[in-house]
Amino acid sequence: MVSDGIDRLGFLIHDVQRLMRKRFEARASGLGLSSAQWRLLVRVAKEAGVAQARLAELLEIEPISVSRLVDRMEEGGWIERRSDAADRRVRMIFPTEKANAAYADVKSLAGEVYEESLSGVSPEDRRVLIRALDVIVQNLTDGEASSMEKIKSAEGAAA
Amino acid sequence: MVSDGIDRLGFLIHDVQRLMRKRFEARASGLGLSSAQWRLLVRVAKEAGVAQARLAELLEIEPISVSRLVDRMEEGGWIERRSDAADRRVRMIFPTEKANAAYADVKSLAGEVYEESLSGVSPEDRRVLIRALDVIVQNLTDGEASSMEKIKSAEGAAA
DNA sequence: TACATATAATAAGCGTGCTTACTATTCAAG
DNA sequence: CTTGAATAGTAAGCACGCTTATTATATGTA
Repeated sequence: MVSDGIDRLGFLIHDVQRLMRKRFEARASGLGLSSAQWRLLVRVAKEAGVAQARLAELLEIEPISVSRLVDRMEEGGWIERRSDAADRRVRMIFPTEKANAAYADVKSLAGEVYEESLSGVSPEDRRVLIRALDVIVQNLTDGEASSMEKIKSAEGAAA
Repeated sequence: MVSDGIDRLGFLIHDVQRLMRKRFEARASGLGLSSAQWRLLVRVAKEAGVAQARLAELLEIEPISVSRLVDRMEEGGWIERRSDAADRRVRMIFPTEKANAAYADVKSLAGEVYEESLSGVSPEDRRVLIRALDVIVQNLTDGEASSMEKIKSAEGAAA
């Protein structure tokens, strides 16, 4: 119970997240896309015209975080804000041609990073890993997030 | 190969890290310790008088990040900077009494968060999870970090 | 119609990471 | 000893998350 490593779980997850983000951004630096921007772009590519509030739900971050992320991505020429004639509060987000062109490249790049990360991990262990991470997300989402209409995070997160 | 979930690895790790950090900080908010501060405190508690540069190595973050983290923790009364008579460039970091008093509490609190996270994950799967995460850290550390004198991240990271 | 409430987006300001550039100090040659 | 490289720490400024508060617009109800 002492040396099972569970007491390192937080440190491990933290390290893995940081290292994967760094490696992704090192690879994608030529494109000028950060990993946060890439996450957002995945959603926008699948659902052009989505409102910022909906993006915040999908990405499970706060609307204000979306707002500033979208600011920078608009500056970078990745996405475009358009007003919604039906609801003038809403800003609809569209990918630019530049974004559509980069999409496939960055997707395969992400795949490369995942493969490098998992080098030496058996297919069985990979399945266990993914399943365990899914369970953790479930455990930490239910009962703290307070919103019952929780987005199924597994839904369309492929990338 | 398409539905094994590997293509969600980055999103999953990112979500798990964010959710665990949020839950930890919700629990520890009464103490005024963030998760980054807690990570640093663990090291300082085990190695009182450690230099900031060494902390940066141990935490695998940049010295400037340590500098500002230590600024805030000194303000919060968690740690104390003292000059090293032998090398006047060095600032030695010591935990305060307040930090030592809080240590056990926060440690058990972290354990609670880990247990909540892993609810429903079998002991075998937990072992696989930890092992897989260790392998990923290894894979992403070697060959990109460029520094050969890499700190064994498993060494004393217990918490 | 008019008022109260809810929702979409943003502003301000903070924490934690980064890169780049700087000062102070130490150490290794010469 | 002096010079030059390396090391410890920090400053400035950016990205991306947050909380709290504000503005504009929709919507529900008296």
